[in-house]
Amino acid sequence: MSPGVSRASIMRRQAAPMRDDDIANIMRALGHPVRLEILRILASQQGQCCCGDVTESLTLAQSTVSQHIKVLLDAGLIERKAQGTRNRYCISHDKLGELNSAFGGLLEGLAPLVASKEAEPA
Amino acid sequence: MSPGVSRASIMRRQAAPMRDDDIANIMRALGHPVRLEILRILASQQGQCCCGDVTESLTLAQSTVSQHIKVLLDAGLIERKAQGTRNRYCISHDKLGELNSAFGGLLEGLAPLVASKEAEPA
DNA sequence: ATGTTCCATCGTAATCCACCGATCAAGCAT
DNA sequence: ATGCTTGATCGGTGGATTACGATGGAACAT
Repeated sequence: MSPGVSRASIMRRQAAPMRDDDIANIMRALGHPVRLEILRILASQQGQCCCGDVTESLTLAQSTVSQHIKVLLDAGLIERKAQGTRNRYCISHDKLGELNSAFGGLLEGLAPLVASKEAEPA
Repeated sequence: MSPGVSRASIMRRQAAPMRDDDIANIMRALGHPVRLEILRILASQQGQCCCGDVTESLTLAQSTVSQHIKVLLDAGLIERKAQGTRNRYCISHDKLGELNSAFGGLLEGLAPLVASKEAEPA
């Protein structure tokens, strides 16, 4: 009873299952529209993005943007690599994968039917 | 190049695509371990759960629990149905479905490869 | 050394959040 | 009506977040 590969199957693969605290932390990091926007900006400029670039597209002070970036950094959602005089940021695909798994697991725990909706196209 | 049915396919089905604000709101609601726990409690006692029950398993004051419940309620993640002298709470599977879609869409926007990892088992 | 650019960090104000005890309305008894 | 239970909401406190401008250190130039 599982035609496609569902959320469930993605789940068991990463090492640590992620505790509620970790999940909550990441969720909180995702819990601000500006940070979602920052993530999208980073995603669109794959690996080529520094704080200034982000700031330019955001009508917010540089310090504020830097702070938001720090939140994402602390949550592990993005990575920093210093390069010369500036810092480049990029999305952590590893973490995103982990998150994907954890989130799938969470949903599954809450509502199995929802998490594997593929099986039930109605 | 897409054997199973991926996150992507789940996505296009709900009506409203959910704005960043909405997503952020829900994420923030999920951004506290106690609220995750409450959701799990509700899930385990399908539809039979009132505030007092939740409070009993949580070493927190009733008012605090009620407040957490309100956050989940406002985010649309759970539903209240008054019943006599008490209120029953249950998980909103509809909202969870929406969330699943929105989250999948978000991840896909951030990292297509991650969102549809099924195709790439390595 | 002097200057420039980039940006993390500090200091600060306003707002929000998490928690609590206390209160109060609603339902159901008696 | 009187009382009991349930739970939403109020008021308050302490700590976190969000925003800003200002500071300062690092990397590169000159």
